Amino acid sequence: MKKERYLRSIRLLAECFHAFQQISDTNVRRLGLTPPQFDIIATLGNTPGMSFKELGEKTLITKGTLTGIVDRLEEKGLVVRTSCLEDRRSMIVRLTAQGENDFQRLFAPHIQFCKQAFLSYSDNDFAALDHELAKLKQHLDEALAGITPCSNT
Amino acid sequence: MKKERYLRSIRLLAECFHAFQQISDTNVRRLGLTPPQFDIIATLGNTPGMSFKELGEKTLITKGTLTGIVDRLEEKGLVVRTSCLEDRRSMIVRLTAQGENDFQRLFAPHIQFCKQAFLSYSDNDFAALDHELAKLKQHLDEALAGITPCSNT
DNA sequence: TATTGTTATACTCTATAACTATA
DNA sequence: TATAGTTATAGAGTATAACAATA
Repeated sequence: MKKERYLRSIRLLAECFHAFQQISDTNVRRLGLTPPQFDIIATLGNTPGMSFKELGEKTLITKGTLTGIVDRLEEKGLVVRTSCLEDRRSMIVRLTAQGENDFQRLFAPHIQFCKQAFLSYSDNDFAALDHELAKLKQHLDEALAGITPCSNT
Repeated sequence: MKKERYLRSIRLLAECFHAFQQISDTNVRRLGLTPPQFDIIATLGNTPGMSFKELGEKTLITKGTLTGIVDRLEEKGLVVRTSCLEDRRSMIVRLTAQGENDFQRLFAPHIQFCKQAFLSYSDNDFAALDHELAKLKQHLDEALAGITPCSNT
């Protein structure tokens, strides 16, 4: 099998992401959450809340699974369900005050870690990194759109 | 809370990785494997095999969990356990012929997807992307080394 | 005594599909 | 009829800790 040029780029990308995830998961567990639970907390952070449907689309968690995860977060007092007035089939999930608090506490170690990693980055370094990542993301989204009709049923 | 410059870079990185993972997981399920199972297959691919210890370190899966995952892959006929002659506490895991075959088949859709995304990339584009990612990875690894002593107990 | 891998337990996530209530 | 979310079920991953065999 021929070595394609882009495989190296993908490996690098995966390795970078891995480093962040390692830090994240460690701190998430330390606060008594599972990674999927934190995924929900992080998605709801700094928002007024959103429906199960929207939450499922953003996190790529299917609705049946989502019910269970939100149940556990509600038991912990981190989120609340509210009925949606416009469409009474729909439920709005949002962070409680304690949920907002944990959200901030969980991000702090991340931010600390990132700060260390980026200490020597100049404005130009950031611009160069973001430029390449944004370009990659655009091409990936285009390729994805051509492949997956993407449902959440 | 002040918006730190690097948070935008991290978000971009996560979004790019997400796109790859989405494709990966879809194809992995299609072949009847779970993502952790594929993680093992991918790690063993193109190697002569390795011990549980090494496999656990590379995939970040703890040893108790690893036993179960390897059990299921062995039932499917994709990997085999072999005793290690040098250290009889140790077990070597390696892909069977069928495992190698599935490994290749699973990477094919990935490669196809990536090829689409990178169609318009020139040699210079690749060089620029790799340069930024490699630099990021180096800084991340340094930051990680200063934080986690990193055990797999 | 330390290390490698297995076993045991309890809980969470996951896919899938049937179900209720709205629209 | 379609959609939003829940419930039910069976399987898989996970952390954790105790254990056996070997070093």
